[in-house]
Formats: sequence, structure tokens, C-alpha cells
Amino acid sequence: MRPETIENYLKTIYNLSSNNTAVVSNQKIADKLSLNPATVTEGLRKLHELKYVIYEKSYGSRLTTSGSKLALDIVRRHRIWETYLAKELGFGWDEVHAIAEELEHVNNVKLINKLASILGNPTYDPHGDPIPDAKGKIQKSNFIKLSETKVKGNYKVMGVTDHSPTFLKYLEKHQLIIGATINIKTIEDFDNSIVLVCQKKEVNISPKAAECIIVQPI
Amino acid sequence: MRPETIENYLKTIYNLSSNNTAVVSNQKIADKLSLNPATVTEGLRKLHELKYVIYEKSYGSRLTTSGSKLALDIVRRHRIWETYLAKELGFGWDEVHAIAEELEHVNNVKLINKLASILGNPTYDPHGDPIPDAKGKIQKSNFIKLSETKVKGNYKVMGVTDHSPTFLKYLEKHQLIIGATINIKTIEDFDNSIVLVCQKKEVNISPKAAECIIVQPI
DNA sequence: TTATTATTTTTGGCATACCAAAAAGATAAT
DNA sequence: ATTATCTTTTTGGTATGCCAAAAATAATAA
Repeated sequence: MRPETIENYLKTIYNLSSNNTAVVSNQKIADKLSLNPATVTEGLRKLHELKYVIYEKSYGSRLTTSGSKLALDIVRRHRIWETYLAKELGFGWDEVHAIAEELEHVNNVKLINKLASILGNPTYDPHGDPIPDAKGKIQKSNFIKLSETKVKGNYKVMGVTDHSPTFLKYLEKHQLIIGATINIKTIEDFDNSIVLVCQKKEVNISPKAAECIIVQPI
Repeated sequence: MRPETIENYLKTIYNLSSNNTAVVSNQKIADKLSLNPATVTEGLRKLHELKYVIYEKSYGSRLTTSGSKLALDIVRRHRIWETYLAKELGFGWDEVHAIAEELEHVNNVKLINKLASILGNPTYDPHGDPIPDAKGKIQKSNFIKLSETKVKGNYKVMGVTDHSPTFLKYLEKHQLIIGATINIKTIEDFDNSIVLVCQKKEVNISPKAAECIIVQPI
């Protein structure tokens, strides 16, 4: 298997099993990588042989220790590049994902560590995702999705789980950026939409959008 | 053909026909890319179909206008990255080539122009090679190889044509870096070796090494 | 010019990464 | 429990990028 192919699978499995214990379905991998399910079945069989994943037929996959290690390394490269592009090269948070997607495959430890060092070894990227350190150690947060909030009141935006430019531009338009304070006014029982105030303006958040916003009560 | 494959061929053809009119042999391309000649024949046939090169069987290849454009773009990316790695990220001139070899395939105009702008739009890279500007315009120099010098006296080191760490480390050891002034003492008729003085120390340069050093009389 | 050597091309083959469609297996719904 | 649906796997097939060995074509030397 080509290194790039391996990296894309491992990164995807890692991202899809965030809590890192859950098994990931072929379908979800296929969706994320825009691949035919048949291709994914084949890919997982090979990754199992390579001992990067434990793949149980018709059930799901999870990373082995060595797969996890590699995945964390790719995630580190991706998130360091995203941060570098945003902080040092002036790219917007809606632009960095696509570029980092390519840069992440350049595997040079010295390079990534140098970038990290210039940035002051950051622990979070522009989307609020934690950045593994050089040893693969990663911050664990227990923030919740906006869609999971049960009580009204003040929250802080801590991250996003969708990195598409469309979504990020939409958030930016409403000042819903990382670190912003929001005040939840209503949680509609009917359709689960949320009305909140951000920078003194009222915004109505759809359930779909609320799924992709990570917050912390304050 | 995969973009990366195309880029590697075009860049190689460009580099091998420096004066840009000469046709390039399959063998030389195969050597540079570490490919079997059979593979190169096949590759050139496809590039001809794609109208990136004019490939005449059993004779040689040269770039078309569109091939030249693409080649210059890749060369620009490569050399901008080399310069950025050296100047901004502290890598040695013996390290930058290998890393740039991978980074060059990340095709993002805004990114490269941003790096170039940070560097002050440089026209030469750490090996003394000219960097095409955003429009593909490239400085033409009429420097000569150290091996082509006919008269003794003072010269300035303007570049190198071999980018291997081994060679570059060897040069550095003798202070034969870009911008250095050298004084040619002897040109041996017997074996074409050259004795010169650099930083007050005498160095004996083999014909092979002299082939890879670019100088200008002063 | 002819023989020798080097280069290029052809041929046949292999591995990777993909897909579409059919078959098998799980899950959910009645 | 049986159907209906959704997911996964199998099967058969394609395109790309590569190579080794043989055949054809240049280039060089005798």
C-alpha cells in the first residue's frame, strides 16, 4: 500500500472513533474518503495484514497500537500545518484544512517540530482540535456539542467538527468563532433548533449546525 | 497520468535541457527519476498525447509551451520552498532539496506567493538556481562551470548543479559556498583537476566536482 | 562498411487503487 | 418470525505506474 493511502485510512479511522475505543464502520470511512465501500473493505483487509488495524468482518475496525501511533503522527502534522498556515502565513480558518490535507503527507519530523516550535508548541489548532505532541500525547477534553446542551445560559465556543469552508464562513459571518461567548436563549423541543445570542445578535442554529459546534459551559 | 507523475517528468526534462532548446534523451530522464527506460518511453508517449512534450521516437523530447509553463511552475515551487526552508526555517543547503522534492507537489498558488513575498520575492535559491516569478519569468545567467574555466585568477562561486547532501557538505567543509571568492592557481592539463585558494586555504578540486560548481570571473 | 556497443522500444507481466453490480450478511420494522 | 432495508463483501473488471527481457534502432569503432 502506498504511504499516502495508509495515512488517509488511519487518519480517518482515528477521527471517526474520537473516543478511540469505538469501532468504525466501513460506510463512514467510505463517506469520508469518497470511496466505494468495496474499496474500503479491500483497504481494511490490507491494513489488518499490515497490523495497523484490527478489522473484524461485517463488524468494524479499530486501530492497533502501531496504527494509533501513525495516526497520531499524521494528525499532528495536519494540525500543526493548519496552525502554521493560519498564524504565520495569514490563511483563514476556512482555507487551512484543504492545504494541510496535502502538506500532512510530507513526512519530516524535523520540519514539523520546527514549525511547532516557531508556533510555541501549540496544543490546539484553528478549529479547536487538540494537537498531539512529538511523542503522540494528546490533550483530552470533555467539551460537548452545542446540540447536546440541556440548559440555557452562557457557553464558550471551543471548536468545530466540520471543516468545510461553507460551514466555517457561515460561522464567521455570525462571529461564532473559537473563544466566542454565546448565550443560549431557547432550545426548541419541536425541532431541536437553538436560538442564541452572540456579539449581541440573535442567531438561529439548525440542529445540523449545532452538531458541529463544540462548546463548554461557563 | 497522476499530477505528481506529470510534474516529475516535466521538471526533469526542464532541468536536463537547461538552455531549454536541447532535446533530452530517455536515458537521462530514466537516470534522474530512477526509472526503467521502458517506463520512460511509455511516460513520454503519454505526455506527448497530453501535449506537454514533443516526443520524437528514438530521438528525444522537449517541452511544448504548455509543458514549459507547468515545468516553470513546479521549478518555482521547488525553489521557493528550498529558500523558505533555508532562510526561514533554518535548514542547511544540503537538507532543503529532499524536503522541497515533496513540498513542491502541493499546488497552491496563494501559498507559494505568500512564501515568496515573505522572502522578499527572491530570484535565486540556496543553490544559486534562479527562481521563476509568478508569471514564469526566469533570470538567465551566463555563468560558467568551474571545469570550463580557461584562465587562472579570481572567480566568485555562483551556484552548484549537484544537490546531493554529500557533495554540498564537502563544499561547505572547504568554505566553497555561494558568494565565496576563489582564486584559481593551477589548471592541470594532465587530469583537468584544479587547484584553487578559498578562504586562504588551498583546495584541490577533481574534474567531477568542478563540473558541478558554477562560477563567474571577477 | 561491418561489427560492436549503447539506447530505445516492444512485449508480456505485476501490484496498487479504484469501481459497479451481484451476493451475502446484519438490522430494523411489522 | 418474516419481510424489507441497509451494510458489507465478493466478483469481475479498469487504469496507472512500474519492471525484465527481447527485439529493433541508433551510434561508434574498427
